[in-house]
Amino acid sequence: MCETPSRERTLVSRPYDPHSFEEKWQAVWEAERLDAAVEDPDRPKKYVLEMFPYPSGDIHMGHVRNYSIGDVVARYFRMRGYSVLHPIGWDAFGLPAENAAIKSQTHPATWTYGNIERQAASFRRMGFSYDWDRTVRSCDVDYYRWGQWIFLKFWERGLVERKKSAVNWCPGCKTVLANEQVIGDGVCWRCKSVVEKRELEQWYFKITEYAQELLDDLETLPGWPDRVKTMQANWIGRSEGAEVDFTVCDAAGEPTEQTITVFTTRPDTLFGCSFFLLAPEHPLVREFTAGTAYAAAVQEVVQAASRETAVSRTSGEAEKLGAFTGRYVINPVNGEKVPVWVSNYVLMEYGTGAVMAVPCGDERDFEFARKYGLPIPPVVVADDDPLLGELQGVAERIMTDVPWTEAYDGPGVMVQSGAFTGLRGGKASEGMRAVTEWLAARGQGRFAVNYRLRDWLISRQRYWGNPIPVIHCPECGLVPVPEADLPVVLPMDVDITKGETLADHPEFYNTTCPRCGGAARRETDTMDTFTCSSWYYFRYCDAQNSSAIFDTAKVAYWMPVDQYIGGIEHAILHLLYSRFFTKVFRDMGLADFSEPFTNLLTQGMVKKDGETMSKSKGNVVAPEEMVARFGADALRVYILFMAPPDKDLDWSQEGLEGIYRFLGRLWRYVTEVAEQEDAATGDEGATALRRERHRVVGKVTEDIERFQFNTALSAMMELLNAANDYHRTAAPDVRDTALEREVAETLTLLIAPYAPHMAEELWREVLGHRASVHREPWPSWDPALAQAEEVEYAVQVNGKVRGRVSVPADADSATVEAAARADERVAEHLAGREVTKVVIVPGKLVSFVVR
RNA sequence: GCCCGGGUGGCGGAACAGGCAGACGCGCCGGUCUCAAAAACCGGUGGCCGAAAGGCCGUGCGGGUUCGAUCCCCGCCCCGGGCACCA
Repeated sequence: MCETPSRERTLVSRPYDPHSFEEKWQAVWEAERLDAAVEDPDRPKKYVLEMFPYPSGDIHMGHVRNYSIGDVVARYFRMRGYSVLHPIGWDAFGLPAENAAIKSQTHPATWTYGNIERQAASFRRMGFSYDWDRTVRSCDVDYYRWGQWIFLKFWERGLVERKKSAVNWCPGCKTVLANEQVIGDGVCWRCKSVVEKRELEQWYFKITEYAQELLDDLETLPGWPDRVKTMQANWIGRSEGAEVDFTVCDAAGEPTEQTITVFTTRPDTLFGCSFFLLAPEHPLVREFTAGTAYAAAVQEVVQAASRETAVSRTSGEAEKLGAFTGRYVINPVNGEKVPVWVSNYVLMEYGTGAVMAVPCGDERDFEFARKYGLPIPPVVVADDDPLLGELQGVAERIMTDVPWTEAYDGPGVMVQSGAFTGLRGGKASEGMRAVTEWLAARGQGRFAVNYRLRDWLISRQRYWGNPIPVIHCPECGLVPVPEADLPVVLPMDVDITKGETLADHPEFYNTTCPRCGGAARRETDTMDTFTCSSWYYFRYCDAQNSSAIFDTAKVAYWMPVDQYIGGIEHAILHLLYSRFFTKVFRDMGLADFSEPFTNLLTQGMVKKDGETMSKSKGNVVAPEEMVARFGADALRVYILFMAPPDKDLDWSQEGLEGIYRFLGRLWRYVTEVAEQEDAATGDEGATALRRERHRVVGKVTEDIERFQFNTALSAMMELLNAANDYHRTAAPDVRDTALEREVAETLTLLIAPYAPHMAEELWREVLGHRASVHREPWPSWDPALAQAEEVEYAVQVNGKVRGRVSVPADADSATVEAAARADERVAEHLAGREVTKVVIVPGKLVSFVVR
């Protein structure tokens, strides 16, 4: 701001016309490499990142919002003197490319790269300040080869597994899905088809090995929204309890050597176990019932369960079905024989697929017991339950049913529980610990923790993805591709329009075993695209490295990401997978931190008339059209002004026009001030304007720091309004033109992160500076100058505002009170009454309590 | 059912820490300029009563704490999201 404005400006006052300069500056900035990230050990760094976009081609308002937020943050930090990394790239593998290819008879690569070009052009047109040299595209072999390398490293660490189990099959995408990718009422996250269950052999990453750490470390993320952390914690679903071993009896009812282990969170209720359940898919079901009189009824339950899976879960609870297997197991705490049933409400996927049923304490067991007439002996009774009078201190079982209409799972007194009778029962109770310790001492049980989180199924039966680098050898079994043989290149000559995948491509899958040299077959599944997006932010730190995944020193400089911005829809999916990858990278020595994203901002959706914009609804507002009419700056400012970033935003054309007018007013003010002759200095109004200038700079700074871009912009509007009022009302011979110029420059600097093109045009062409506004330091402010010398106090009498008085800012409370009492209206309300209390809030208000 | 958010003028939203509710913008109304309109600029704009001064009411509903509650507590209603037979 100390530069001498150049006097040979040719541009005289002209109206705001964004089209005359926006693209000009975009070209200049790129030529000047204004936004290149530079590792500077002498400066603090900020890594600002928005979520990896899928190259769908057209940009939509959601993109505009996501990337505008990130751009303001990146530009602001640059002006604050940080070394900033703000990269972009494309999550370029995935199914839509295949679908589009089939539809338009083109290759997925053609479609994808074409879309990337179009989208990059749109991003450039929006003026987003990326370091384009760091662009990564996940379908480039230079990128995905490192994804294969990661697979091999995970393999070495025992984090890769191939196993057969019931998996989610999406009939729409014709591939399997990970659990996280089945959302809502059992539908595919991408195409919303109802997902089916299939028994298949698939590849997994063992994310469950990190379940505890993924849960615990949520507490190290104060910069994440609680909502996201809660969702992840629920997804991981840790429960504490015990494993209990039940001895299996043979068909004749005699004990055998065999045991079945169950997981329970309530070992204190073991004395209330009146039956035992197996999941329909449990392998023992067949063993127990084959050839017996029970087989038919049991088979009916098994069949019914296999029909209902996945689909019938959609609404409410499924009907509980069960059948007795004819077998018994022995309850280790009391030696009692308990009948084994099969029921559809027991899940094979959770715990051991077997459950001890305690109907008095578990609602599902209660319902089942009532339906099939099984006993419900009470064992944990609430302190105010009338039953307690009868059962308190009774160790033997004297009661096998309860007068209840539902199970009781709260805390209470243990009854009918042998040696444990009288202890406190309930979740995390002394009774639970005592029973578990007793079992552990006999080797019939132990403390245990269970998670809802399942291993991550990463194989996909699709073409357009990263090939899994494994070879199936008939002699050696599963053999990983040697590191030296990477990359396994995705062949381009697959005829996708015929629906071919790698499994239809003998030139790809016919190979030799790297171990024995014999004929072998390549794995033809590709990896889940979420594996690509789980580490791209590492690659940005060293995007062009051809000899290693990245230089760890560069990662140490830039990572972790200081501010991550993206949609809430990835609360579990991408954000959980990325946390997992980061922890494994740390254990591999590639990173010295445990969490990739220090601060997370989840932005809201952009809607139209309360509905999500979609082509099928025909309510899409195209960003390109708005840019063509109002310019990129107006669109950026509008979308940041209309709502706080984490809330949904409803599109309003009038709102955008209002912002365009605001930018026009700002433009006019700065151009008028820039052109006026220097004149007199100072009058009463100048002091107020100067104060407003300092107040607003402070306010805008605070607001950006807490992502309140809407109120930051409001404050700028306030300053502009004040500046315009002054400009209009102050007499020309006393108007402080130096101050006006300072205000004009301040406003230009403050708006620069939001409206970068206009700010640059004003700064360089109108205000006459040589260097870019985006290289200027952020304006400073003096809180003392922002302070008014007079402060207005509201005066309340019995809680109602009865007057306002102005007093000097440094007045003591006695002075303030006296001024308040002196106010005419206040005096009226105080007249003839007794003041019992006076409260003075400095700088704000005086409150009289009267009787 | 459980767990998170949220409910403020005609609309989007503001009030950061219990202290003047409605900043800023949109819309609307009135005015200036114009032959006229648009644009631009200026002024007004929570509701009710009142000529005005002023008064009363008002942040989903009902209670409570407090000199004072959009904010804290208790009990509800509605909207959005997540999870949902997880033993």
